[in-house]
Amino acid sequence: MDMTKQKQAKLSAGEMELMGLLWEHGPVSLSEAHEKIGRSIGYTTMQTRLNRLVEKKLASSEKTGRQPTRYSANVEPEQVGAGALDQLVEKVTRGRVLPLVAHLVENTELSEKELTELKQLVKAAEARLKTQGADDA
Amino acid sequence: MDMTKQKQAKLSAGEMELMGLLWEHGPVSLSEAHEKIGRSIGYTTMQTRLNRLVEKKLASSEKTGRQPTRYSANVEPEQVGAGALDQLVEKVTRGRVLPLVAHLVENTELSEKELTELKQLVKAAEARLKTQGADDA
DNA sequence: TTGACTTTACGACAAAAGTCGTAAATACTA
DNA sequence: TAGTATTTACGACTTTTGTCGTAAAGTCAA
Repeated sequence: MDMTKQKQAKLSAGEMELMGLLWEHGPVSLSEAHEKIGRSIGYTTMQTRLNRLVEKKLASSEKTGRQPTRYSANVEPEQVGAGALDQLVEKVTRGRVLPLVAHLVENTELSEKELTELKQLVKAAEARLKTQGADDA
Repeated sequence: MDMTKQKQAKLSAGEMELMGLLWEHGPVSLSEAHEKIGRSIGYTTMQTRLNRLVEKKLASSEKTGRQPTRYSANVEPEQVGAGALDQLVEKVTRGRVLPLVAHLVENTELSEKELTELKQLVKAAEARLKTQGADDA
């Protein structure tokens, strides 16, 4: 499963905090990032952390004309999410996925639309199970 | 949602690696842990890391008679999983749960039993949505 | 042009995490 | 009991992260 596994970037909690910011508010300048972070940290702290993200190729910086440098994410949320999730599945629930799905579904108020989508996913999974169980073993 | 949120322990990837080991193989001695870790790290490295886990109250050590000290997890996988998961939901998908659930469901071969269970969860969620949408707003 | 404000460059420091080496303390066996 | 093997105690070093301060460089309006 998941034949299309890319790089599977693996970030620390703090790195994820910044990536989250970059994902949400597109390319941002240092000062913008500093504002949007939502908690009190030094200006140069943000500077350092952002630059380290760039060093690691997790983000990229681009200088346009006389405007301040803008930073943007270099990896997709999906990649990071998938990586973190897979690690969780492996380490925390020893490969069992349902406990995590259950936690997610139980502790969230999914909309009608989302529930419909989820049912679709379940249906697809069932189909997969059938057609596959036949020629697999 | 999730009124019963406990301590919400927050571990690094490395700490999670060890906790995973402790969860899987009950209380283990240092040498056992060193064997089971599955990759090559120094014996005393394991020693240090295990002891640090104890310092942080994430694990506890117990000496019984003349047997070597045994280490065991002090927090449940659920607590850690929930914490990590919530962080993922917040930072990576900006609060949206479905993308993560979808990843989990799509990239895993859920058993028939698990699928049934999942459908049950969906049903419960739908019920919740209805009875709640009425007196909520 | 110059003074004020903004943006960058650098370097420092501390805490957390990962990795070990050495050697003292215990336990076990011949 | 001696010698050997296992288990513990400690301390050290490195890397990664988070946090800043200081000051140089760049931008702009008066």
